[in-house]
Formats: sequence, C-alpha cells, structure tokens
Amino acid sequence: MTPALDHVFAALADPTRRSILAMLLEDDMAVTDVAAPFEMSLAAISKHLGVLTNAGLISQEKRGRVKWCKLEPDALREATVWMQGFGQFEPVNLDAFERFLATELDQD
Amino acid sequence: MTPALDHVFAALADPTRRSILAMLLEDDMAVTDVAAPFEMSLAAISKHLGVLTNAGLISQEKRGRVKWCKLEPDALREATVWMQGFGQFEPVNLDAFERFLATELDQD
DNA sequence: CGAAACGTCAACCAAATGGTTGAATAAGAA
DNA sequence: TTCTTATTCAACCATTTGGTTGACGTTTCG
Repeated sequence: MTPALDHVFAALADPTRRSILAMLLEDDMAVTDVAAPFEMSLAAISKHLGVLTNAGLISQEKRGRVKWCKLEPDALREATVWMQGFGQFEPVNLDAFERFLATELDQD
Repeated sequence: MTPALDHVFAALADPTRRSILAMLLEDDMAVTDVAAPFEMSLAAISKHLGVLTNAGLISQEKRGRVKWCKLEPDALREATVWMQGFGQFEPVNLDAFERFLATELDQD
C-alpha cells in the first residue's frame, strides 16, 4: 500500500539528496551546478536526481542543452500527512488537545 | 551531517515497518504479536524491529520472556521539522501567509 | 525436571543501492 | 564543420537490504 511513500522516504534517506533538495529550495538549478559542491562524479549526481524525480520530489525540464531541476514540494505533503498521524502523541499537540477540551468545557 | 535523519527516513521507507509503527500507535505490543499479521518469518520481523529501534522510532523492553515494543514518536519530530522547511512553498501555507498579510493590512 | 513459548543469532541468498569510469548523445559556439 | 559543454548510458564493483532456514539461549508452565 502507498508505494509512493516508499519512494519519497527512500529518497529522503540519503544526505546527498537532502542537500540537493535544500539547494533547490533557493532556486532552480542546472544539473552541472547541482553537482558542483559535491566531491562525486556528475554521473552519480545524475543518478541521485533520477531518484528524486522518480519520487516526485523534483521535476526536470530540458531547455536547450541544459536540464533544469525544480523542487516539487507537493510530494512531501503525503509523507508529512502520514507522519502527522503520529504527532498526536507529541507533547505540543497534547497541549493543544487539552486547550481544545478546556474550550469545550467553557461552552457548557 | 544529521546521520539520525538517514536512519529515520530509511526506516520509514519500508511498508512493513510503517505498518508496524501504525500498529504500535494503538498500543504497546510483544514481538510475536507484532509479527502475527505479516506473512513473513518472526526473524524477519525481529530485524525490522531492530531497524526501527536503531532509528529511535521505537524502544524495546524485556519483561519476563516477553519483549515489549513501544512507539517513540520523538524521533519523528526531527524529521518533521526538516520536512517543514519545505512546507513554506506549499500552497496551503502560502494561503495562510496571504491571510496573514490580509490581516496585517486590515489593521492599517 | 522436561516441554513449550519467546525471541535472537548465524549463515546464506537475491536484489537493490551508491559509487566509479569511459563511451555516447545532443546542443551551442567558433 | 569542428570543438566544447551538458548530460546520460552501460558496464562494473562493493556494500547494504530484506528475506529465508535452522540452531540456540531464556523463561515459564505442567
């Protein structure tokens, strides 16, 4: 079930790929420019970009001989929603729930 | 950097492990009971529980001959915080930002 | 004590992952 | 056309992953 989550979380599990996403948060970039800060071959970065694309986390569009990489934050939403299912047990949300209960009591 | 995120996201990338977390959301469980719904050996589930423990997503405590598994939602918080860095570009939050701006304008 | 239940360990296996290098393709620039 | 830049492809390699099976240590129960 939900194989999309498999790909999204697997893609996020690699620090190089998370760094790439952080870079794309600033602006769209060409593949060569994405690869520049890493001590790794261009082919390796190309593979990482393939994984991110396959997970739907980025999109790639070729204009001329340059392939532009663009962040697609929508893919993170499903994953975030899934994780928030566990958030109800975090103190901050328990506090919110208690405030909600207090509000309910006030209306009696 | 942040090797903890590596382990958390890698642990979440497997559907069996996500199912286990969802089960533990309801209640603490013994290893054998965790394994029951899966068509997979007990040893395989034991390994999955090891991965989840290593990621800090669950804890295991042995009482008698039974080992109890407990959800540890705190480990998800760091991952959630990381992901929220990308949330600012999601439409839903842009909408919230626009409403905020509108409120600011109303006060002028 | 002896038997059964709980869980892990060790060895093994196939497939996936993350990297390399070198050749190939495609598009601009000279 | 020729050269250079941009990117991928193909083959290869080492390591990790997700599963199996069978033996093993513990704890409880009869």
